[in-house]
Amino acid sequence: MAVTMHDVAQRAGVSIKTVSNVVNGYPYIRAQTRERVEAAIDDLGYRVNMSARNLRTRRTGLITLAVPELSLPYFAELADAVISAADAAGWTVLIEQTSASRERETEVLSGRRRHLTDGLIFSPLALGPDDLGLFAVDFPLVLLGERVFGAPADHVTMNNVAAAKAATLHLASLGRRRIAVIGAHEGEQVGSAALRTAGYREGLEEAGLPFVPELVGEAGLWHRSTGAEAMSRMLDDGVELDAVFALNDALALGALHALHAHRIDVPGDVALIGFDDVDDAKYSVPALTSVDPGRDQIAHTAVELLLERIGATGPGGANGAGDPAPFRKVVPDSRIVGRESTGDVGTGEPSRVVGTQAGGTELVSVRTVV
Amino acid sequence: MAVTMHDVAQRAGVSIKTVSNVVNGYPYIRAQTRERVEAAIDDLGYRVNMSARNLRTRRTGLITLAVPELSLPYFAELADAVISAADAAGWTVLIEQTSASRERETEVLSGRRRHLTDGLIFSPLALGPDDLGLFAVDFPLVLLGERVFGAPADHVTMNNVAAAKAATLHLASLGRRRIAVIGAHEGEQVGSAALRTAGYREGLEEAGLPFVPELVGEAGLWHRSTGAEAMSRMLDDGVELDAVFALNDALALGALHALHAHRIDVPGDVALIGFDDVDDAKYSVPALTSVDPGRDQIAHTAVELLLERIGATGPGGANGAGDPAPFRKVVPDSRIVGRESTGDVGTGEPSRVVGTQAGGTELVSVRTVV
DNA sequence: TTGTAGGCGTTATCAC
DNA sequence: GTGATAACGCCTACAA
Repeated sequence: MAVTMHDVAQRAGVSIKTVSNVVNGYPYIRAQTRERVEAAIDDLGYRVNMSARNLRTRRTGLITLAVPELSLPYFAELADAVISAADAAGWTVLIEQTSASRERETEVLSGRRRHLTDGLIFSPLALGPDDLGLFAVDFPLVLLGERVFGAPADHVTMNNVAAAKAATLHLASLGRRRIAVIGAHEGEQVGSAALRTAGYREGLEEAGLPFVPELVGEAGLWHRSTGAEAMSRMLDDGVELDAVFALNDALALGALHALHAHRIDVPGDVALIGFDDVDDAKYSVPALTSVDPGRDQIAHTAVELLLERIGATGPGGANGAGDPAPFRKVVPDSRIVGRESTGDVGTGEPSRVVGTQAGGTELVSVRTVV
Repeated sequence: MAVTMHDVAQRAGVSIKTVSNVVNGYPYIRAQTRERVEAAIDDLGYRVNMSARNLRTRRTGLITLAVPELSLPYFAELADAVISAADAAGWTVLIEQTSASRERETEVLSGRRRHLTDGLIFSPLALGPDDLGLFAVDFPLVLLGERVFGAPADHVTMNNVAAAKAATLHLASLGRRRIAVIGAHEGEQVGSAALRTAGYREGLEEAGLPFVPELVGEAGLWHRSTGAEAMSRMLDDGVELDAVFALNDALALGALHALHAHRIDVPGDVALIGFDDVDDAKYSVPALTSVDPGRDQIAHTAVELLLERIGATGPGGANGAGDPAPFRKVVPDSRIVGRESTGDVGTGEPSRVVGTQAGGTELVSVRTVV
């Protein structure tokens, strides 16, 4: 049925190996031969059979990205970025949704599909520090997020503490003294909420501001609605504040809504900053200042590390049987994207990026490789 | 290196074929034999080599879903649903992002990756009615969306006109007489905007309401910000209205924002309904009533049709060389999900579904198969 | 119920 | 530079 190399070889009057050479860009081929082969390929509409190639090369050219859910904007945008980065390197991404369930997250590491691809980029949400053993796998693995540290795998994470601190200092640098935080998880030690809250406290301290418990708004789920509720609660309680740091953008957008409902001007009366820099942040009114945790760089770095582990220059590349490199931990640059909600720009479009050396904000902009 | 069937066979003291039979669930195997084989599989940690199986069976067990961008919530949620539906049938999905560019959309139909999977679910946004020829491909293809009709492929679309009409009638059934529409594209003949606007006009007519040009708000891009702008414009112009039908949820959420800014109570003064029923609709304040175009069913049906075309009961299933079935067009049920923005529920959570026979709303709830 | 032979389409190894 | 030939690991006959 399908056209094979054999057919092409016959048509071009060469051997099958020559066709293979042409297809794979082997350089030492007479130009004339190549042309003939290429003509035959076009005529016959030949396409390499990936299954056969994969069987032979022991490589699929696919990598897996496992995330909780694509319905969550952060992960959808992360997936977008990972796919694009992989694409640029000639690789294809297969997405696995775990629903943040232990069972499915475990399955990702060992299940049926595991063997469909050459490596895994994994953002766990159910598995935690107690499951370190599960991550000791015998295939290329790059971990994402802040649930698990110290696993025997490469890890790309974000500098939650430093970035949160910078966000807080950014608000302080605008002259704000009563900076609320929304989305805290009281008593929690692990995960984004704990880390970002810690950064908030560090920021206060460095700015010489006191930590005020009533300025801390709890919100279990980080949704718009919970953000709005936490904000409303605080306002209804008569808490005085002139700035809000929301631990993610959904919370921030919800808080923005509540502020409006209370007739509070943003950024005039209250400055607002979020975290994640999701697409929506650009489109709110006023546009939302946010911390870009380096999503694109995270995606890019994760793909890069994984492909390095896979040891290939391309999907068909040779497996360099080199030394097993030590596991690396990479923390991409974060930056504050200044928009209207902190008065950083006058227009409706994002523009000024408050980065490492940007005026008024001292943002730790690390790229740590351990 | 890797464990093969051969190793397992040897260990279990059976032939390779027996191992194959066990692995593939062939029923006629002595229980004892099966146990021995299974034990050997566990001991050795054997996993089928997909590449080899694929080569042999001429099937990959993968399907492609091509969408413009995962960053767009509607497509992220669609992808979520498609992955889940395929997963339930034992298939795996590979996502391709086209950025809505002609080049990439064309490539999806014929490019390098085409041969990585057994079939394609494709939601084009750049290719249009003029490109019908491109869709005449020789592999299983299911089209999504409303850009292309009449292509030689199965097609799952939504009943834009009927659903938009139902949305309009829903507002009318609440006693609203001045129903605005937001997101119109003046002069456009193809695509969602045109179809939904047509449904709006049909709804008005059926409700005995006049079509009033000043109640039509244009919005090129369907974003929150453009929705807010269109709404504000209308309000600032002093247009009187008591209901708004936004052509998608982003527009609706933007409009909601503008209504709030103008101190207009929703749903008290103005009732609001969106389209798409994205996740965010649940979390706005007030929660947004929306038209669920049957996203889950679209995903489900698309997968179903595609697998049918592929002619398989499972990823390894046999290819029924039956008659080439005629191309089908399926229009899943749409339904209105009533929430607070139309006063349909009292709580913060979505609950009542105004469907086919629900009181007050006559919603065409077709499942057309052509 | 289980075993044997052969080939799926490709790439790698070697001659030529 | 190019051409035979042997794997890669599995599944489909068919045979026993």
